[in-house]
Amino acid sequence: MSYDFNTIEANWQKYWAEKATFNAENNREKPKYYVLDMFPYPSGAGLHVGHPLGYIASDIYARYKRHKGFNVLHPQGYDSFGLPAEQYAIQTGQHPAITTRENIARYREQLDKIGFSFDWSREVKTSDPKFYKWTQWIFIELFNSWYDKDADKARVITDLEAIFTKEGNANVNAVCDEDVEPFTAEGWNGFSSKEKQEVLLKYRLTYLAETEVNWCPQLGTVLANDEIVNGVSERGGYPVVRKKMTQWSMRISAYAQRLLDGLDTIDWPQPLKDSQTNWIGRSQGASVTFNVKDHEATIEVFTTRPDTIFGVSFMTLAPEHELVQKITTSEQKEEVQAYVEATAKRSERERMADVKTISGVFTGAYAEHPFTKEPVPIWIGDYVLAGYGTGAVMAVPCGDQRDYDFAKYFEIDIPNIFEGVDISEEAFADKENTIIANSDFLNGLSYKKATKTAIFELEKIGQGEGKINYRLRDAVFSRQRYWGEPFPVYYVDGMPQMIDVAHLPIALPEVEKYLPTETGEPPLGRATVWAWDAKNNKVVSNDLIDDTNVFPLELNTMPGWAGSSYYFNRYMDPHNVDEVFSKEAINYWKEVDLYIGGSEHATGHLLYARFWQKFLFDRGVVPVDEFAKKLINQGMILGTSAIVYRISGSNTYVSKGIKDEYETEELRVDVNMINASDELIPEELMSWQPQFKDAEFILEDGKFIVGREVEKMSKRWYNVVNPDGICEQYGADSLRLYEMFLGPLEQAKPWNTAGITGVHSFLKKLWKLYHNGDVFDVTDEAPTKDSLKTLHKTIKKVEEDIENFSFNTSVSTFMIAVNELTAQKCNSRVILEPLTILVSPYAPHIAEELWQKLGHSESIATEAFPIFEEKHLVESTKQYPISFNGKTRFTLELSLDLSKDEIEAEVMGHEKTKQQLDGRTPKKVIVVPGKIVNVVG
RNA sequence: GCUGAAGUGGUGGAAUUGGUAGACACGUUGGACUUAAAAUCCAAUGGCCUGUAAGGCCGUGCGGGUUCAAGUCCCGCCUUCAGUACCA
Repeated sequence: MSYDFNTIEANWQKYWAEKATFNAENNREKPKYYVLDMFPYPSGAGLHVGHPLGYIASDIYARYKRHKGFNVLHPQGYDSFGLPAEQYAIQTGQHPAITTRENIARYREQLDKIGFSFDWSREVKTSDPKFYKWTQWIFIELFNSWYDKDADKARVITDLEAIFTKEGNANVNAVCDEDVEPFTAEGWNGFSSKEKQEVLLKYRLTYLAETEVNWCPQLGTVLANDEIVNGVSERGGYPVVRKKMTQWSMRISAYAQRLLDGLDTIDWPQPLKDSQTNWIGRSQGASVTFNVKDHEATIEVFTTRPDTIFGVSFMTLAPEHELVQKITTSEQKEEVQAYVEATAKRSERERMADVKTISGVFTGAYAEHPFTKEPVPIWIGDYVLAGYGTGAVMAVPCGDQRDYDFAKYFEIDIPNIFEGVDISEEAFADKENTIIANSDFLNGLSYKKATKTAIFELEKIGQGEGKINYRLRDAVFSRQRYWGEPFPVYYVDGMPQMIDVAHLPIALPEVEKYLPTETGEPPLGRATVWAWDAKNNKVVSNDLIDDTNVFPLELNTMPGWAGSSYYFNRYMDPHNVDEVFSKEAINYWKEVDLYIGGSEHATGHLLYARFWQKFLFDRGVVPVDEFAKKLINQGMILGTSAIVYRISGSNTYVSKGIKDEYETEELRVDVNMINASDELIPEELMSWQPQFKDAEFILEDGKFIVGREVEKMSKRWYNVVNPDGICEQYGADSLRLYEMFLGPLEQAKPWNTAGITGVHSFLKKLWKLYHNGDVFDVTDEAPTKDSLKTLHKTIKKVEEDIENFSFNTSVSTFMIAVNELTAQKCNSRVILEPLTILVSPYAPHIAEELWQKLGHSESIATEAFPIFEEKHLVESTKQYPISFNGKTRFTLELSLDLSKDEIEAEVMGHEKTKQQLDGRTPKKVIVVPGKIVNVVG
């Protein structure tokens, strides 16, 4: 019987499932290790070969860690709320739950075929009410919390109420809305219940706020920035307007600094850390308050250069700034109005596109310089963004290129406040070489000293203070969608009320259509049974709303990132109905040790998850404040599209090598028809699609060759390759090895099915090594020295490679080992058993089969082996210093435990060494296993 | 513009982190076995020079430098990809 991978793989997959081989226990005997993949969104298209890449890598590591003696948690689940299922529902009327269930079944089937060691007993689905009960619970916890800046952590809201009752809010140092008014204890106690709720809402970690959104009236929905193209919706091309809506927001800004600091404590890729750092966007400087002349108003600005305060010659407000209408003089009214309207019409994308055009309008109003008391003209300009800082800047044209350009364009003064610097052509922005001049008390100071002094003086006159500004904004948490977690919220007199945990989950109601309502409410506005009976604590028909016992429920749903922000913790105790997870479970597993997933989640999921983890940590729910110790971003697998060349205006196709003799156009064809030498059999193409039925072909050397192009794997380019097909044809072990063999895990790399024959024949050779014809053939004889050398070389390299996540090179190492052992005709058990263990994380099915044939009754998959623990057979590698010619030395690194004499004999017996040493007195000879590298001397 | 990563044969990619560049695999060429194909096995395969071999020269994006020794380190460029963008 030759290597029958189909039967072997089916058998072992069945065995693993039946014996629940990979179910993790909360076992305290062994050290724990938690390996996690980013769970997939189950899309209708199923998996292509790019998807399992990270799962294969994490699976190899998980299996390796089991061999190392760890108790491994390696779960999988589904991020099953999301837009595609909802869109499909809108088109077909099919309930998203049905679509989702079907897609999950298909995903599971595909995943099972690859032989992952997932603990499926812990599967979670974010769209499962048993799961989202806890998403709702965390939302409530956030609602019931505020951020105490003094303690630098989140605290329960009842603490805050207690403080208010006792002393008002004068001493409260909290992260909150800008517009909280000061009040005393008497004031607080005098507030009505509703007034109290309104105040508290400004402090809660999740709060309701008016937020500007992109509203598309025709589609009746809110669009994300990237769903808008040229000011109209991407889908349908309808106009989009900025609209204020009341939405739930998450006060992630409270955690900006801790999210930044935490990055130093985790082993994540530098590029990913950098993009989170940029996203949080910390900048240090000062806020400065300018009084507006002739108005009871002030303009607050943020600047990173308070040292340049005497260089201010104008101010610029964002066109959306709230003061614009108030301070504009009547002469300028018309022009300002026109500019504001023009800006409002332009999409953000448009504004970004032409950053070079300078535009702006003078408001006619003046501010007063805090020190010189000189008038400073106030302009508006769209280079100032409403969403960053305060939406206003103090313009220092001599020190900032944008201010400089603006001033030049509108012929505003450009006072020079730098010593010995020419600013006739451009601004001078070099902080390091700055010496301030023409600046009163700042004259002669460097950037650092001037900054300090300026802040000190500003604080003295009460018109500014040192400040750290973050780009990170609070995250909008409401979506006008159906297929998401419902909020556990109902409204009494317009104020949000949380439903008690005991009555969760609040399940999604049924609706007859998944579109927004005609009046612009979210799809849940169509539900007829969607009101909260606060007396009997249950969801009841809307008809019963009486505003004394029965109230309307929230109509928005949560965004996609809600469920994915804590799911990794839920795996630790997924079936718990009383708690999100038990203390025992969370204290045992603590955090993810290795997390593998795509880098596209850098500023989304991975930031929000860190935020929630820190919040849960503050509230004592989890024991650590970073959820993933180590993270690896796997690179994307790209498709290699196949291109045929059609002679223009005909149905004749010409082979690639001779296409330049004709006028041709390119067509992409199914990549699965192409063989390893880029050859296409014309008959296959003719039967592929009707348009090729009568095609004619011009061949070169009797072959039809296609062009290749590397691009994203997509149905559109006919370059999608399915893992199931590969598993059937070559086996899951071949697929696993090949995905790893393609290249470094972190790198993007093209898929080309043709190359899989290399790893496939490795597996066949491995099989043959243990078999003589159909007979299993392994001896108990002692192995030769060469075979031992091969083994130890392999052990060393493979272990190093796994620890470094260089899975690609270890596959090569296996191939070399098998080739060498085959050449040595080695079928000694002493070598083959450890080799099987080494291979098993990569190709688990064949390893299990061989392990069983070697006479072991237990599965190889969960056993710990000392070869991964220590080099117990022979000390595998060692550096040996050798004296030579009395005084010179060289080091030798060999894979065998040789004596000094043996090494010298080996080295001196080496032809090449002899040659290299001939007639020379070497200082050093560098030798690595089996070969001489270099001689110096 | 800024930040980050990377440029090595026909292709994917190795290189013990300063030590024989091109491991391993694909592809290609030749051979063995076959009536034939598939499968399998063997050999060759960076470029150039020499009829062959022996041998030599050139070779890791480009130009310099450090070193006995540079794909690897330093300086200056070029190119590609990814993220981000009027961030005050």
